[in-house]
Amino acid sequence: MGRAPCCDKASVKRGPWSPDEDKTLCNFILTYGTGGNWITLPKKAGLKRCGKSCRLRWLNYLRPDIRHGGFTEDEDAVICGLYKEIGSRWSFIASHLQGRTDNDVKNYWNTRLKKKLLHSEKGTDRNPKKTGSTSGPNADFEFPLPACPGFPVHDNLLALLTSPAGNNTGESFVQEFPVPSTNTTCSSSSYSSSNTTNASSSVSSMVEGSGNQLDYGFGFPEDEAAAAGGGGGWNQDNYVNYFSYYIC
DNA sequence: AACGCTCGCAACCGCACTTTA
DNA sequence: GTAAAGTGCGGTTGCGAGCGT
Repeated sequence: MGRAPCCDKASVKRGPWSPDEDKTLCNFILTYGTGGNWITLPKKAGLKRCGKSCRLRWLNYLRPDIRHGGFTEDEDAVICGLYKEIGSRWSFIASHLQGRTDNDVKNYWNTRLKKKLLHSEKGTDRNPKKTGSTSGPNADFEFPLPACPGFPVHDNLLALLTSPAGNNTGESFVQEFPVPSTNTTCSSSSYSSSNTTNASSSVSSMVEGSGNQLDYGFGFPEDEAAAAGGGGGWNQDNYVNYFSYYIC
């Protein structure tokens, strides 16, 4: 059984989008939405484009909340950390960067970050990044963790962010993280040990039904799990809260 | 000024997965 | 249960801008 093409390539326009096409697509989606069907959208909007092309144009370029260029050091750190952990799952990595698309992250990685890290590893980077902590298991693949005032960078978190998935020592750590829809201001006090449970509940409620479930696939040390509820020990909630803070 | 090279980015391709009939 | 349709995603390509010679 062959796969039917999504559109007739002979009758659709290809190549760069014109300002008029952008305007038409933008106006249509802002007025009527996508209707849950990209294939029929170009016809309804009066565009001679493939539905996939429209979807790509909207998601990667026309969406109102898109940011282009100007990646920050913090974003570099998130990209490097997640890439090291899960590989080239760009859409997943992009979902942790406000206003970034998978295509943007992918391009940024392929054109800049990869080379930057290569030079850094070879010691040829003229401006080597200062890492937040270098005590992780992969000190040869260093990246900076952003400073989080009043909230320490725990060595175990660094290990979680930097260790290969094969280094599991406990049961699978499956957790849900929120992907903030807007820039969120987090204060360290909101994540104090006294309201960890509340913060965790909040996190869970924020993502319920949103589909932003995250399975990191790495193990969670049993001794840390045992410390849950036991004073100052770092438990899963702590990591969830910290990482939630970290990515916002 | 002209040419060639490099780099960054937008867009396309094709496969895998999910949903629908 | 199965095939077709629709969607999402990672890899790749092509083009234009910038730069050096």
